[in-house]
Amino acid sequence: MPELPEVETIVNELNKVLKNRKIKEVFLNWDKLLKKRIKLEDFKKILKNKKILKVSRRAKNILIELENGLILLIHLKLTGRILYGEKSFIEKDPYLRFYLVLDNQKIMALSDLRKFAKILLIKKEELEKIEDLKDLGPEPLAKEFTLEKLIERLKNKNKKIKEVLMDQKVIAGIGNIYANEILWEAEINPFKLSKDLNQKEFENLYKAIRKVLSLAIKYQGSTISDEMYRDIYGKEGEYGKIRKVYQREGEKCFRCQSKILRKVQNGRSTFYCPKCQK
DNA sequence: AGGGGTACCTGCGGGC
DNA sequence: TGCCCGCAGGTACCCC
Repeated sequence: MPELPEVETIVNELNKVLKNRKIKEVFLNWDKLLKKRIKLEDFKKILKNKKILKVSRRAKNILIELENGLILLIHLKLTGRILYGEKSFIEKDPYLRFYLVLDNQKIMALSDLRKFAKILLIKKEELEKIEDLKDLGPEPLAKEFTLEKLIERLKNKNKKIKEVLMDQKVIAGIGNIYANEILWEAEINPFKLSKDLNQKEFENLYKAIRKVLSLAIKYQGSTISDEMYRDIYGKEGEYGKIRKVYQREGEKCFRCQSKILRKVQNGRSTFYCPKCQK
């Protein structure tokens, strides 16, 4: 479901409400959520009475840091949602899979229609060593992520640029919506090989990555249909309303009025303007 | 090593 | 109405 801007929004909101709260109770009704081989009873026992220190993000992963050097990692995959609020309200969610009862009686829950989401309990010191995080590329909004770093990572890739943008090992956090939006913004054809981009295109791509992702965070993510992303209070993201290509097949390009096309690429829908993304 | 296909799940909307 | 198909924000794992 969520890409970098959606996870960032969730993490910002969680930080305001979870910091310094204590976990009083744990509920889990979908065994496969827990990826690591840990007994459910042990998992619950470990979390109980632990204080939450802070919440952060790495790529599309939510990292909930607890006392005693523990981190609860949550990946929402396609349809995962984090909810926060009154138990009586949250219990009505038909896709509730996991929740924490906090010491203010509020609930932080994971709802997930398609059951792809996963939860991992790890030690802080092994954070950068675990499979899920060790191969991730740089954060595209970090200060250290310069144009030169982008070029360095893309100039030798003999793969189509859209696939490269979505590869978490190359750059972390970009998924199908924002890969499409970024390439429209940069006026680059999604099927062009990464290594064939010229200097000007790399510059445009770099600017587009920064612009699209930070604007999407400002608009608190994208909600395009009912099943899609919500923030922890159930509110929709506004970026979907100002998106340029994603799921706009057959509609007019906002730059040149040509019809937006859709093609399947790597099993995913690619939307682009055939005229200004040559 | 890296690419392609498929698996993991559920629900919705369109075509017949 | 009802069934079958394609499609959905993501990743992991298999095979070659």
